[in-house]
Order: sequence, then structure tokens, then C-alpha cells
Amino acid sequence: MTEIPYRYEPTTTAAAIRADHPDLEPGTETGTVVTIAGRLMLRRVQGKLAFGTLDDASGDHETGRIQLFGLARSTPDFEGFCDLNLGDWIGVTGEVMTTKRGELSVRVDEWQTLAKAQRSFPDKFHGISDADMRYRQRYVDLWVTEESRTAFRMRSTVMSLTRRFLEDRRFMEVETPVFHPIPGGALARPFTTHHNALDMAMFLRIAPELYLKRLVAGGFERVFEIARVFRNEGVSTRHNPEFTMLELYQAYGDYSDMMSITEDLVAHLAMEIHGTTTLTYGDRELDLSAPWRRATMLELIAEHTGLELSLETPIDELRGHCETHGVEVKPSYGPGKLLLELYEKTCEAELWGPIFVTDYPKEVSPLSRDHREQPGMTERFEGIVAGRELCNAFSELIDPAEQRLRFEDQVRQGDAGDDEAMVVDEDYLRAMEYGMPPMGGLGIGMDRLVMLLADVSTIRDVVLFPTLRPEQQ
RNA sequence: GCACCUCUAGCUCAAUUGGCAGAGCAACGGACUCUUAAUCCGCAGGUUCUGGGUUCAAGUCCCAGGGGGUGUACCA
Repeated sequence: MTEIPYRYEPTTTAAAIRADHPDLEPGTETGTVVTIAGRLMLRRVQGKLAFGTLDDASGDHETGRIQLFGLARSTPDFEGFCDLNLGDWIGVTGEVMTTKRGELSVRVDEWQTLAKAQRSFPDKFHGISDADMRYRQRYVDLWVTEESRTAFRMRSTVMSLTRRFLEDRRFMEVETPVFHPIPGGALARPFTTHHNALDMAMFLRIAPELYLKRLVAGGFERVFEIARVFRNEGVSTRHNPEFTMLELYQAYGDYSDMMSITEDLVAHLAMEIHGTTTLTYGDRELDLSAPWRRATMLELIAEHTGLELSLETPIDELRGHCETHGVEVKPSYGPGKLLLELYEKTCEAELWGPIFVTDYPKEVSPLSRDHREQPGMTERFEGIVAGRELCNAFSELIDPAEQRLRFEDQVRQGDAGDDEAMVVDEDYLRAMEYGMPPMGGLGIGMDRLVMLLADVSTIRDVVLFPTLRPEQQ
């Protein structure tokens, strides 16, 4: 039985050794003694010599690995070293040197098993191809699949850069409840749970919006939250039941300020991560540089279908156009909802973008403020990139009387069978009644943003543990 | 939810028309003093996702179920 130490103290990493020792001649002995730790990914035993490849967390499959060089005459328990299995974790102390063939290596002068792999690692060359296994056993995937490590490192970088970007603009990060007594802030079906001591139903949040706006009413003029939200919907390459949304609210701003922040943030992330705002997504090029195109929903419908429509268009005519374009409608839909459906089915997927689609009907925007020029419309926009909604933002509705009317309209839609309609949130109205300043609000789907930056086509490649059915016994 | 595809050794994959389930890697035993997915010799490894059916004979065909993938719907 190998004794496993309780702690181990590496003095450096594979990447650092590489960086510190570029271009050594074959057969060099540097005199530098290091201690490193990681996982044995490859092994080549040749009689009285043994070569291993150790991976650690310091880089990718090129930079984050280093060769180990063991010799029968100097490596303690050489037999044991040769018997190590792929997947074992080990610590090694020895001199940094190059082999006769010039490969930078650490000579194994001392070594220590840190973990035995009791299960055999996947094929060292082919890795894992079974998607199911990659998601269920992410702990294996991360070691074996280079792209997977890269994507999740990038995700972490995106979150970190986003925080810094917003803090630099005087936004304050806050945390609001995940358990909501009333689900609100978005149109979606919630997950329900129950609090035993309080004996009450609770809902996992579908959006942090209403709490964040309460904070602005409370005097925190610029707030943001990177919020895990939960929606009880189907799963797909673009949807995971729990996902991460950035929401921010800025007092005294409006939706045009939100467009600027969105453009600047996305371009900033692209520059920091890729050094350019021109990315490849799938097999197409994507230019994220500001400014993004802006067009109203009605303009886009006209562009894609040739139909000049408006909220004044007779409703039967709108229904007819929906039918022509294969859009399913319910009798309860008003003109606003019909226009939105028409836009989504005929335009959205065609927009490679990036583009801000502006001016959404009041009927489908219960939390946005009336458009200052277009009656029946609100000052709302969605950012569409690569045919997908990336963000949603508006000049926030701040008038409690108007908000009450919007809520009541939602209740009517709910009574008419829309199980995603909102309900009246009296406390939110009370907060408004104390006075809520004009503000702009923005929500960005962070998972989808990372997908764009990492050039992956399924959300499961940017969510560490995506929702799956439990494995059968 | 619906449609299509898929499931074979720990991993990656073969298996002709329905005719004895195989290989590489890993593991295990051995050889090898400069390897780079090391190489060589040897050994072992299976409820072919599950359950039914057709057949002399099923990994293969049929039915039902399960997991996964893709598309579609739902999802601002």
C-alpha cells in the first residue's frame, strides 16, 4: 500500500519550467532543481530508462506538460516508477535537463505517488468521443479533452474580466435571493420548491431583475449581479435549465446607454481574450466591433418579408400574415404579440449580427418604459449575434401606476392560458411608489456569450455539469 | 413533446447477405540505456444498453423500453 502524503509542495509548474528554459542544447544539465506535481498522461519505459509525460494545470496540452526522465541507477524505486499507471498523480523532485534528443525534462531524483488511478484512463490518443461520458464524467473530460479545458478557462476569464469592466465603471456587485415568493422579472416557467419551516411554496428565480431594481430605488445607483437563474423549460444546444445571466442597472441611464455598455463589454472581452474583435464562429466570420447595427423590429420584418406592418395594422391581417409564414397563433394574442412572433420566426435566425433589434410592443414588454416617440411601443432592445438572442435591455418602467396596469394585463394573459405570464408583485410596486429614478437595465446570457467567444455550438460545452437525466444503476 | 440518428471490452472502433464477437490503446506478465501516441513478445478482458419476438441460427431483422446526440416545438 503506497503511502499518500497529506500535503505536497511543488515549487514550480510545467509551464514555468518551459518559460524559464527556452532553447536548451540537447544533453544540458541546468543545475536547477524543481519540484512539480501533476498527472501522468503518457509513459515510455525503455529498460533502464523511463520517460513520462506529466500534465499540470499550468497550461494547455503543449505548455502545461513536461517530460519526466527516470534512470535505474539514480531514480529511487525505479521499478515502482516504471509501474505507475496512466492517470496516476505524482510529485517529482529533480534537476531540469534536456535529453540527448533535446526534450526538456525533469530528472526524477525523488518521486512520490499522490493518487492512484484505479480506473483506466481513456485512450491516450483518441480521448473521449462519447458526449454523454464527457458531460457525466467531466473530471475525466477535463484532463483528456484539450478544448474542454480551454473553454472552461475562457469562461472563468470572461467572468473575471466582466466584473473588472463593470467595477471600473462604478458598478457594484450584489447578491439577491434565489428563492422567490413570486416568480418575476421574465416570462418563463419557474421551478417550484417548498420551505418546510415557513410552510410555503417558493420559486427558484427566473431573473434577478425585480430585486436589482429595488436596490436602485434604495439608492445603489449602479448594481450588477452575475446570477444563476432557473427556467423550467426544455433542454437544447442553447438551453440549460440553470444558466448564468449578467444583469445590471444604471440610474439616470436609458436603453441607448445599455447599447453602449453591451458593445463596449463584448468588444472588450473579445480583445482581451483573442486580441481582436473579428472572430470565427462555426464556419463564419463575426465582427463584434462597435458600433453594432440598430434596426427596429418592424424595419426588420419589412426587410425580411417585405411586409410594412405596425401596431395599427388590422389584427385579422396580422393573423393572416402569421399563418402565411407558418407562425402558430393563439386567439388571445394582440397585435404586439403577433408582430413579435412574426419577427422571431422570420428574422431572428437570419440575423448573423451583431445587431440591436429595438422597439418592442408594450404587450410583450411588461417591465419596459413607454417609447418616448412610438405609441404602443417600449424602449427595449435585444442584441442578436449569430442568430441568437444574446441580451435584452430597456429603459426601465418606473411609474407604479403604469406598472400596475402592465401587471394586470399580464394576469389577464395568464387567465387566458399563458402559463408564463407574470403575476402582480405588490412589494415591487411599493418600492416604485417610494420613487424609482429613471434607469437603464441590461441582461446578458453569459453562457451564450462564452459560446461565441469559445466558438462552441452547444451550451453543454460551456456549462461544467450540464443538466442530464441521472445515470441508471 | 415529435422526427431522425446512435449505443459492441476501461477507451477508440471493426464484424460482408442473419452464420464461431475482433483489433488498437489501456491493464496484466516479460524484453529493452534517449523515448515522444516508444517498440517488441506474451496474457487476459464481453449480459453486443434492457426486455420480448421472428429464425436451425440475431451484434445484425421486428416490437417495446432506457441512455445519449441532432433537428423541431416549447423557451422573449
